This record gives sequence, C-alpha cells and structure tokens, in this order.
Amino acid sequence: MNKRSKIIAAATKVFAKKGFFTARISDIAKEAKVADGTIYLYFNNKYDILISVFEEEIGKIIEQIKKILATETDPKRMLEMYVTRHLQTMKKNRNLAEVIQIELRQTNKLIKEYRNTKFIEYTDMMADIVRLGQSQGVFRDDIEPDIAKRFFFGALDEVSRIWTTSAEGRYSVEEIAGQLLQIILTGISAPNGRLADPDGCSAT
Amino acid sequence: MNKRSKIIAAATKVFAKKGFFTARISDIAKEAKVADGTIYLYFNNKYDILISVFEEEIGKIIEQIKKILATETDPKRMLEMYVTRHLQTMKKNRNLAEVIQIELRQTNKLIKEYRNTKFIEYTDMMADIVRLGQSQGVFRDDIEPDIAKRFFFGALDEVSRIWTTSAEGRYSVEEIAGQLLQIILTGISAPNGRLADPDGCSAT
Amino acid sequence: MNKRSKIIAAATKVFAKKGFFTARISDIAKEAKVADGTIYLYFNNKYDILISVFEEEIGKIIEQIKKILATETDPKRMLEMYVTRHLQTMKKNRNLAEVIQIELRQTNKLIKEYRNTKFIEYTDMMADIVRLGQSQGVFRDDIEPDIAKRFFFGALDEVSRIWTTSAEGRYSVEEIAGQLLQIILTGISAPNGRLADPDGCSAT
Amino acid sequence: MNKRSKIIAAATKVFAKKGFFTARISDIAKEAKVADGTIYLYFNNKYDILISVFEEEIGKIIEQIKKILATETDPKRMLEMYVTRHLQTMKKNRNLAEVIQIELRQTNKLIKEYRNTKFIEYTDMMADIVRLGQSQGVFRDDIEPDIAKRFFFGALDEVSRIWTTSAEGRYSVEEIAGQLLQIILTGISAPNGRLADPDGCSAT
DNA sequence: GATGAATGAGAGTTCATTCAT
DNA sequence: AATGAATGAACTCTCATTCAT
Repeated sequence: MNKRSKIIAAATKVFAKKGFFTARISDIAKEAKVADGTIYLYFNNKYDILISVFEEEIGKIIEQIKKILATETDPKRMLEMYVTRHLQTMKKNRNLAEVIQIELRQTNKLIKEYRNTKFIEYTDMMADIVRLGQSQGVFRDDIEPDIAKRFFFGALDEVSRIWTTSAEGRYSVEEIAGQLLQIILTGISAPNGRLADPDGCSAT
Repeated sequence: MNKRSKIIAAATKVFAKKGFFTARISDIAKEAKVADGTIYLYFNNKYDILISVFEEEIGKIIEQIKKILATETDPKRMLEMYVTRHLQTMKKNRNLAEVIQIELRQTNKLIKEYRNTKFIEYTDMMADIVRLGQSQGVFRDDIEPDIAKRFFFGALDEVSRIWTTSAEGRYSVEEIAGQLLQIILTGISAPNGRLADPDGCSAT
Repeated sequence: MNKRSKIIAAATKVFAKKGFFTARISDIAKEAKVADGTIYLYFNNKYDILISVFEEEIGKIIEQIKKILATETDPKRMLEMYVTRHLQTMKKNRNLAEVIQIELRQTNKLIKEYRNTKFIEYTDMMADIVRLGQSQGVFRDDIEPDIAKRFFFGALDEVSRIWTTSAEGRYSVEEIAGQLLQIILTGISAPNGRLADPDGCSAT
Repeated sequence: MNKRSKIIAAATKVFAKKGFFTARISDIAKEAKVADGTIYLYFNNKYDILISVFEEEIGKIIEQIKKILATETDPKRMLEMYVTRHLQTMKKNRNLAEVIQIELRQTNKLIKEYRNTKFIEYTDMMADIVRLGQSQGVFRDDIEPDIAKRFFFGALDEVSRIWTTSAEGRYSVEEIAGQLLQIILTGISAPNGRLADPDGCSAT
C-alpha cells in the first residue's frame, strides 16, 4: 500500500472519529505512521485531504454501483440494488459514512470554488434510475427526478446513522433496506403498474 | 429585543454562513452589535452558543407544530402538516436550516456529554404520528416507526437543501411538499386502506 | 464599619487566599458585599487596593509596636517585644502575613514609582533598636544595623510561614520567639556585655 | 546551548525583571530568540516554565553546595560555606535571586498539587548541618533544627535582596557573610563550646 | 523522498474598568 | 453614592504549514 493511500485511509478514520476541524494533521500522520511533513508531499493542505477522501472513497462506491447496475435493466430492481448497496457499504465502512454525513455539508463553506462533482454524480445516478422507470411507465410521471434523488439520498443518509447512533443499531441492512424500499417503491410506482412488492394492491 | 436573543439570532446567521468552526466569536459579536466579552455574559463558551441556538430554535418549531397537530386527528393530514410546516420553516429561515443540517452531525463529536433532546423530541413526533396511523389501520403495519422517522426526517432535511443550493431553488414549498407526500403517503398507507390520493390503486 | 474599610478587609482576605494577580476585583466586591463598580469610588485601580492594604494594615502594626516600645528602654527587651509582637500578629492575622510575604516582593515590579515607606519605616524600627543597643554598649559594635534589620526581618518573615505551611504548625508563638531570640540576642550581644540569657558566657 | 536551556535562561531573566504574572510568553520567546510556539515544544504551559526554572536552577545550587560540603566535616565551617556560597550565587545571579524571592511564595497558590521538593531539599541541608553540630556538641541543644533552617534561610534570602534594592548595594559578599555568620555562629554555638570567632567570649 | 523541529498567525476567553441608570 | 451590565484590550496556547537536514 503506497503512502498516499495510507494517508487517505488514516484521514478517513481520523475525520470520522473527530470531525474535520477537530482532527489534527499530526493525528492523521500518526495514524498513517508517517511524519507530519510527509503529508504535504502528497496533499496541498488539510482541505485537500478532505476532498481527496471524498473523491476517492465515493469514487469507489460509484464504480461498484455502476458495475452492479450495468447487469440490470429493471428500474425497480436497480433502485433496490442502489439502496441495498449503499446501506451495506455504510454499515461496513462506518468511518466513511461518518465522513460523508459530517463533512458533506461543510465542504461548500470551506472551499467556495469546490464543486463536489463525484457526489453529484453519485446522486444523479438515482435521478437517472427514476427517469428510466418513468420512461418505461413503471414509475409515476408526476415525480420530479431531481427532487426524488434528494429525497432518497436524504432518507438513506439519515437512516444509515442508525448504526453510528448506538440506540437502535440492532436492525440489519436487510430490514432497513426492506422498509425503505417498501415505502419508496410503493410510493413512486405508477398506479396501474406492476409492483415489485407482492403485497401491493395490483391483485384484483 | 434583549441581548441574549440578539446574540442567538446573530449566531444562527453566522453559523449558517460560515459553519461553526470557521465562525469567529467576534463575527457573532459584530453581527449582534455587542462587544466580544458581552457574549460571555450570556453563554459559557462557543459550544454553548451552538447548543442554545439549537435548543431555542428547534424548540420554537416544536411548539408551532405541536399546536397545529393538536387541531387534527387524521394521521395522514397530520403527516401532511408536519411536512409542509417543516419545509415552510426551512425555506423562510434558511439560516436555521443550514445550522441544523451542518451542525446536527457535529454536535455529538464536540460535546460528548450532550444529548440533543430537543431534536429527538422533534423527530419522535413523526414516529408517534406513524404509530397513530397504524393503530387506526390507515398506515401499514409492517413499517417500523423508528426507522420511518429517520427516513422521513432525512428526506425532508436533504430536500430542504434545495433552497440553499442555488441550482434548483425554483421549486415552491407546495411543489416539494406535494412530491414528498405523494411518495410518503402512498408508500406507507395500508394496502386496503382508502388513499388520500384519488389516483391510488384502491379502485378495482 | 464604613465601605472603604470593608473593602480593605475583603481585599486582604482575597489577596491572601489567591494572591494579587489571581484575585479578581469581583472576588473582592463579593467578599465585601458591594458592587464591582463601588470599589472604584474608593480606589483608583487594583494596584491601589494592594498598596492601601499594605499601608493601612502595616500602619496598624507600626502604631502598636511603637506604643509598646515607648514603655521600654532596654534594647534587649525592646527586641524581644518586637519579635514577639510580630509573630503574634502574624499568627493571629494569617491573611495579612500572607499578603506581606507574597506581595512585598511584587510591589516594586508593579508600580515603579511606589516606595513602600510604611514597610521601610517598620523595618527601620529594628535598625534603630540595634543602634540604641550599640550606643549603650549592650550590642556588638561590629554589627551593621542596616544588615541586621534585613537579617532579622527575613528570619521573622520566613519563620512565620510555619503557620501557613501545614507541616510544622504545632509550634507556639512563645516557642518560636524563644528560639529566635536565643540566637539573635546571643548573636548580637556585646561579648563582655551582660546577657539576658543566664546561660551566656559572661561568667568567668 | 540547546533550546530548552535557552528558554530557561530567558525565562529566569524575564521573570526576575517583570514577575511571573506580568511576564508575557512572547517576552520570554523574544529573549530566548525563538518563536512563541517553540516554547510549548519544551514546556506544557507558563506555570511549567516557572517550576522548571526553579527545579533546574536550585538543583544546580544544591549540587554545588553538596559538593563543597562533602569536603568538610566541621559543622561551623559547613554553615560558613553554605552561607557564603548562597550569597555568592545570589549576588552573581541576581535574576535567580529575584525569581526565588518573588515566586517562591506564589507557587503554592498557583499550582496546588505542586510540592517544591527541590527547595525543601535545599533548606533541609541546613537543618542537617545544625543537627550534626548538635550531635557533636558544638551547637546548642535547645535549638530546633526545623525552626533554625527557616530562620537562616529567611535571613539569607532577605539579606540578599540588598543587591537588588539599589540603596545599600555597596556591601560585599564577604562583609554580609561575615555579619551573618557572626550572629548565627555566636547565637547557636554551645555556651561552653569553642567559638570559631576568636573575638568570642571564651578567652578568660 | 522523508523527517519533525520550528514557526507565527490567529482564536477563545478573561477581567479591570467604565458609565448609564 | 451605588450598581452591575457592557466593554474591548490583551494574553495564552494551538496547530497548519514550512524547510533545513
């Protein structure tokens, strides 16, 4: 594992634990087992590390989900995969989950010139699935894909905090994903469409 | 307007604009038109200001929504009111929206001993509405209220960012609320129940 | 008791407990049961309070000792009275003892222009006793009164810390005074003079 | 000279000149020709600097005096050496003298948990000399060594202020030491003992 | 490339002092 | 005369960043 990757991994862990501002460069250096100065051979400054964590780690998820979605054409199944995969990743890699949740909202304030394109790409995938479903007539036409993507991402993001907040961490990914999909799929399916959910109201 | 309220208002504005960490005490003081030291007559430290902003401002929303909900008994209408009111407040008071979104996730890291009870109270109101609907048979029984509350709050919170992010700020509260309720209500209504939405699948 | 005296008393107590720098004006105000601002009706600033404590409290001791010494003409007895009285006062009024010990050395650094005349007056009384004894032939001629006064005051001052330091506080004023006088009187008495101490070496 | 020593030296000088509280960290940094932050690489905080100055500088004196005393067995000569050496050091290193005089009394108030062990060690050396003399029958038995050590240290400490106070700085170490030893040795010598001082009353 | 000691700007907080009431 | 809320200058300490080795 090269130094850069080691630093990214260390930064993810430290940012998750302490938050961007409270984290010190020396914390990251210690975690990565390099000298403080070494970090500046690979990154311009503290913000650059944050952005890199984002881009690289979210980049990985995007690749994974893209690959999975490529094997599927049914919008409902695609949505199911997206949701399940997201929750799986977040449960497994809680540090990343924390970093996304915490820092996502900070970044624009910190670095005005930075457009978080990777993240936009990630949520836009969901909007695309919605559009696909609408064009096939399986999703309601009266849903705005750009609102829906926020709606779904927000729901996913907040729900996945369930594993970092201690209280209700007992739920499995499957349970959570099931509940979410229940609501989402029922909610956006075209009224006369065929629901993925066999409990749906399509049976006459 | 008393000094304390002036400082709370100024802090809300400054935190919203700059984020908690980037905001300087002197920024808040200048905004509130008081001396730096005056702030410490009303608050113990910077974190205390943050917590106070939260408690007081969310407290107000809770009061408002409680009052509204008291006039209504139909769970679907209650959910509608909750959603609409939340979005209205957030659109009107964008600073508060920002502070909630940005800082909500930071607070636990900063002040370990702080349990954000007001916020929990706020989201628990939604879990209660879901439970009420289930007991009346109008909401699906297979929805976990504690997961649903996260789902809905996350969706609401993320969706309301639409007004701070410049791009798609064109949507009105009514449009957004309509979209959300469309999905939510269809998604959680009992399959055999009568949907508020006339386009529902109940017609055989 | 008038306000000014109340403040002086409070300041003595607070300075003794916390030291001049660590003491806050509001501490003194609270102790004196007056408002912070009231203090500035009687004193120019914090340093002024310190100086006043000195002048007034040491002033009292000077008066007392002057009165006592007036009744006596034997230099040895006078020295005895000075020593005993000093130790008695310091044991009884530990706050004052602390203030003298702590602040005496600070004052010149704080206020360059301030000459602690009262204190000089106090120690000069001892030099005068020595001179008197020398003129009467009961004290050695080879002792410099100006060195001796420092010697004796330093010894007295340090010894009286015994009551503030917890360890060896068991000694009574009489014991300590006895020990000191033993050394001092034997030490400065004229070799051929008649010692107050019967164990002296005058017996041929 | 390493950085730590440079800072200690600078701090001694600055504390002596301004006193602990009035001294600013930046004064010490400037005097030591390092950056403010550098100080915190070697010391935890301002108090830590003060304590270190003490421990290190008094430590040096202890070593020196220990070495000298090791060459001597006569208690009277030992006392003479202690006194002379102390005064020599204080005259030469006036800054240290000031720091000891000023700060010695403050430290306990500042840092409750701090026991100034080095200092206690230093004064206890004097008590030991007294005990040794008593066991050899050359010092009076009726002197309490723990009171005597305070007596002598207080006298020494106050007397050495003579060189910082401008007025009577004309005296040489030898003169002052002579005067002190005159009083001390005469004062504590056993009545029937042979005095070091040939002018003593032993000659019949 | 790698190190980590050194830097110094900057921020939170305190508290002596003021002044409107 | 008395109050105490308000002020704002000043200080300690932190930590991102640099650079000589």
